[in-house]
Amino acid sequence: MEQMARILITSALPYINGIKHLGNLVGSQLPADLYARYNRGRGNEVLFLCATDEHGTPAELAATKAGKPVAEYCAQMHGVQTDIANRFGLSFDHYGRSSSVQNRALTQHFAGKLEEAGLISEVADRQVYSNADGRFLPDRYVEGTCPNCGHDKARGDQCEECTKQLDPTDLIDPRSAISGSTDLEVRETKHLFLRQSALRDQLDAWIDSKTDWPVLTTSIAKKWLHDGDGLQDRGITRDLDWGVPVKKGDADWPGMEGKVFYVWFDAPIEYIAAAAEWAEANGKTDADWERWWRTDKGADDVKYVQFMGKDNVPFHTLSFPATILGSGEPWKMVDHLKSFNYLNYDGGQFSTSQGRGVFMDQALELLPADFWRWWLLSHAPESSDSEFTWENFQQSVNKDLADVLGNFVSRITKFCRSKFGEEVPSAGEFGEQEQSLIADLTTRIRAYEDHMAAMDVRKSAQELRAIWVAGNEYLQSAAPWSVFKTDPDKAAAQVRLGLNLIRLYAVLSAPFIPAAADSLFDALKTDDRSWPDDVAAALDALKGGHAFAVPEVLFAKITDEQREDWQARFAGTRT
RNA sequence: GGGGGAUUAGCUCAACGGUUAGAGCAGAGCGCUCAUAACGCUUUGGCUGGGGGUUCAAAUCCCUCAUCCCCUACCA
Repeated sequence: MEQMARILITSALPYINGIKHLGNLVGSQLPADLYARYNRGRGNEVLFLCATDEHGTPAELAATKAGKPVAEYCAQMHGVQTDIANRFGLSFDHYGRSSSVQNRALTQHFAGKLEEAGLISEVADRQVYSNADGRFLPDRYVEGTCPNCGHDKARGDQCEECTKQLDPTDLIDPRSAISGSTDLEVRETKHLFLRQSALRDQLDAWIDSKTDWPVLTTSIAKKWLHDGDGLQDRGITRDLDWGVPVKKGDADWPGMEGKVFYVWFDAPIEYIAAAAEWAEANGKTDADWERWWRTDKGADDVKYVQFMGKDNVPFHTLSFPATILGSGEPWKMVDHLKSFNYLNYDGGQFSTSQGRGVFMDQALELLPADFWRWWLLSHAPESSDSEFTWENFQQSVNKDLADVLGNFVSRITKFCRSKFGEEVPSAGEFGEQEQSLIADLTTRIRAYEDHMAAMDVRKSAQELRAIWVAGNEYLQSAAPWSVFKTDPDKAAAQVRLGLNLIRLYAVLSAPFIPAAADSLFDALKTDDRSWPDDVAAALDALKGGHAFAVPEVLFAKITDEQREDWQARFAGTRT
């Protein structure tokens, strides 16, 4: 027997502010879930973690808008996101929060270690302060007239009209984007910087060791490492209330009172903290989570895989590794980084800020999660941006799920019920045709495993579909409805194989469509979810005499009326 | 401005220097009647975005133009 692997999986952390759209989902959480479910199905030990990213200015502003204290707002939104994640079948072992006490402690711990290592510098900076808002304004929240093109809604970091990079002090007639107040002043403030420049060679060597990463990933990292003056130091603190207070471990940090760590410093640390939260929530010890994260405490044999959208790559290849390497402590670092391009919506982009596209909660109002899971994964934007259209969605889902898989289940179970009753028929033996099918399926299942192991999501979906098709091909050529008239025993064996195929399909398909797989196991009245290492044995799992029930329609087809209705309903922006 | 990615059949995508560029869907024809008008078989679709180059050989490598997307360090 091959040894059971241990696999740590994290999905990029969704920001707490609002409900995510399908483009966000397919870029991180959903493929991460596919991989987690697959590895559990193969009997590997999996720890699958995600969390909400809760700190930062947008959360504060959203809370203000909702008329709530920010902590309360975040707690509520975390509940909303957890509920939707559950309903989408996202099988996190723990869905944490970057505002947790564990993350607070770990973030402060890392900062302390980095300081001890001489990797933190203190830099005096000048920043815009809004008297009316009573706060410092991030560059993006200062608006004014662009000195370059005269556009009157230029932001402090960049003018969207002429794309010129700006400093907030460049703006003519600057005002707060939050309140509109022009009562602004430039104040001196001190911030901590992570001396990434001092870690450049270490990071460079680490990236070089990742020879199996996509060029897309390493080239981005290399560019940041080497372009211009090379990797730049980065501010890791902010003048805000909402965040992890700046401390060196447990100790105060003189001069940094009232400041918090910048979200991009504390958010990735939550990957680790989520494991600590998981341990606490499940009555486990520190050792139980440290064996996933500390290479000196048992994490040496862990394979760590991160899933994220392409916009997140620089932070996962450089910023977070800099934090870990700089600490000098033996933390587990990422082994494989799977990044995705963007899913577009009907000729444009999905947009959270504009409410364009379909959001997770809305999707579930229309159809069960498996419909979305299948379409999104089988069309995952792996090599380039991909496109969601309602026509494509309707066609793909109807054909693949309703016709190819759903109808297969229906035809075999109903035929069996009418000729042999609702139990697996015992008579007859498998012949040449059945052996040929087993050989074909064995080849295909091994290919499916290879694609899944490589995280080739689309190819996995294609292979799975081909496995479903093989069942229909077999039935068509075996034709038990004809054979039954002259040789009922042979027809019985064919039907027995067909029923066993349904169980096989449930096992193989569960990572993609877990709810439908559960329905199939229920209908077959079996709990045998063992992986088909031996296909012939797997197709002999349900013996003659085993009772089953003809299941309800597994996937109802999307009608043209529904599609047109949804197309119209989601043509504009979210209300 | 700089860097990265993409452009292949009507649609969604594969082929990553080597037969005649492949699948699925859509379209056409035939078969089957167990089944969610489902399934199976056959089949029509391509100057691989435009132009130039390297090579015995280019969708693939190089240059250039066009269009779209991402990053560019205070959005997260």
